[in-house]
Amino acid sequence: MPTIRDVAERAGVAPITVSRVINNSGYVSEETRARVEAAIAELQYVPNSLARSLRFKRTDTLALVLTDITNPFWTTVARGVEDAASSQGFNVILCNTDESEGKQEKYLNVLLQKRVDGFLLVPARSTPEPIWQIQSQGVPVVVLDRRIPDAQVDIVRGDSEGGAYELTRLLISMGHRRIAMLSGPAEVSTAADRVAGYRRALREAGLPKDLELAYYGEYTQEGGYRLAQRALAASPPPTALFAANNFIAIGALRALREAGLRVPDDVSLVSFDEIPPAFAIDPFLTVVCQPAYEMGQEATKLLLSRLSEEESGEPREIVLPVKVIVRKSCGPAPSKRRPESV
Amino acid sequence: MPTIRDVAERAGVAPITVSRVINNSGYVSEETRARVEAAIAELQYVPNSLARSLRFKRTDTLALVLTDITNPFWTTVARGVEDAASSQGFNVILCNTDESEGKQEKYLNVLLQKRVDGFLLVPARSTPEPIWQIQSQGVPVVVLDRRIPDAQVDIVRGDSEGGAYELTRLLISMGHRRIAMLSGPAEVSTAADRVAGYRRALREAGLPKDLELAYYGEYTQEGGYRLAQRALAASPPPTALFAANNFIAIGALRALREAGLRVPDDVSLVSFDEIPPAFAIDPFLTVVCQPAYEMGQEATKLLLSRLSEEESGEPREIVLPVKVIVRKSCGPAPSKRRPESV
DNA sequence: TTGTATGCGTTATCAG
DNA sequence: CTGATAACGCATACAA
Repeated sequence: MPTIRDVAERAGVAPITVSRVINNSGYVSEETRARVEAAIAELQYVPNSLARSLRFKRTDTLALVLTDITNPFWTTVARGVEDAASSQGFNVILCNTDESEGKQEKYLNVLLQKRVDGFLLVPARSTPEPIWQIQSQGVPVVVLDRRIPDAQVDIVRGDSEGGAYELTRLLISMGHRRIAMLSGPAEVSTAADRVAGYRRALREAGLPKDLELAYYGEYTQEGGYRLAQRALAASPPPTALFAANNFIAIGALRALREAGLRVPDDVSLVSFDEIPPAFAIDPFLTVVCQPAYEMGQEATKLLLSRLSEEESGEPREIVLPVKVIVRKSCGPAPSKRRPESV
Repeated sequence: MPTIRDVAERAGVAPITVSRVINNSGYVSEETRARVEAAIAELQYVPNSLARSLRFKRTDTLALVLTDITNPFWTTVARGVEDAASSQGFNVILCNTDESEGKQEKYLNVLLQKRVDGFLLVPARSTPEPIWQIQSQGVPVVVLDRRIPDAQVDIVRGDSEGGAYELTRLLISMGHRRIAMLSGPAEVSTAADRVAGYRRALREAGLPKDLELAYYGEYTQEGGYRLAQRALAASPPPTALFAANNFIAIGALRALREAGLRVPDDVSLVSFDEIPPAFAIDPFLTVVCQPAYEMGQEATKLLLSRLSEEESGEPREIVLPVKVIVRKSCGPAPSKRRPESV
């Protein structure tokens, strides 16, 4: 693999001149520039960004560490990050932790060694240590989606509490009283926040405390499947299910089908996050839609601003508004449903 | 950010000694080792892998460039790659081209500049140029999934032709004669191979040429949706649809639903590649299952062997066997279906 | 067992 | 406009 020196020799100039041609820095006569460019082409020279980064102390690379690349919500976020980053000349390294703390730790170490310029992190757990680890190296981090107690850090997230509140109100306004919340891991802030919004709506409506039916599980379709089974086993069963994310909803739908229950005729089903048509869900669900692409963009902009303007201002928390999208998956609560049931 | 020199000073030794401690190379007395390790901990020293790679001329990093990260087939392949690579101490950088030649070119350039040790590439197009570009830099490549004419390169792929042949035979044995093949882009080898296998089965069964119903489109659910619509518009319509990949199948299923056709009662539907339960497809499809995880593993092993043993043997082509999994999405061909139709 | 000199490929600085 | 020198952080070869 040829180096800048090989190119220089071939063009009969000094290495630094080649550097100037490549980076369009400093003065180079048209004539030498042409000679150098010819040499570059002939040798198929590819600059070594390792050496470059070593000098610059900059890699022009951001790390995006997230928890579940198979979830379209996150692929959409990733697209937002990718677009915002590359528009500013930054590359993105994508890492998938699968919600595993071990994998996350491994990736953070590797990425710190590779000297990425900044981190966009969806923390696998709500502990501040990983944040501290990054910050102790003087590398900026923006946390995505999840609040981390005790960490002084920028964060960009959706309005989980507000969205859950709105959606629960909608269900209540349709006459539902027994609404089961199928939530994620209790220690993840989005799960807690969504339950909180759900509870607020119930209380405001004056519903008794024993109608607060919150179940905690995993943010996966398998988790949703089991959560729905648990919720449906109650007596009397709920008339509506509120899935705390899209994968839980898909799992819940499967459980409903197996139980012979139709949506929305027998049970209403709503959820957080869109479910793209690729997932072939029928019926399409009423959801709280988070601006995933914008979340990626905003977080990246914030991170890049931290990078450029040495702006060491207070940590910011950006809460993006969410939007309820009503579709046919929820209907009025049947007043006397399946009276013989369970 | 502290360097190896800072650590050395703090421990009262030379930088090289710190290096020896970190890499467990050469002799270091227990005493100095302890002092150095203490210094490393106190300073929270993180080795700079850029400098390291610059010396070693090795990054211990592989690039995995694929076409559609949202497709579970590819995420499974990626998992196989990741596992095989990290078991040998290699990191993986994952890049998603979205089937776009432009993005692919951009990524290849960046990755070459970053001096990754090798490439695992799912080519966006069947042209040899990208392969040549990589090979001209002396960097090993293994192509995944797709044959590239005119390129001397290692390849690991599934038996598209054979799988399509088997599955088509199954349909024929169930009495189907009008079988529409909903394929991918004609210029992608997997699409062509699957059509070839399909044709071979038809001919062997002695079916006339006008029953070779091959449609070409995109490997996406949107593509599948349109392909199915085109196929169903024929008169008489097909009794079975063969989707050339899982996303095409999902799209086709949507088109079938909209047309009021049930699977398998009205039309049989089969496809290449598994569709994980997360996609909530009902009914589960009869498929040709490719060993995705193993494909990732095998390709990585091959690539690593090229890396270590300077093994410049002939390019190898590894064709992995596929397996037909029969489920309820295909049934006997109705002898006189919807006689009034269209 | 530990240290010195040197170079990996690139660019900033300063001189010509 | 162009070039010599030095330095980025680390590890190999060779001394001590």
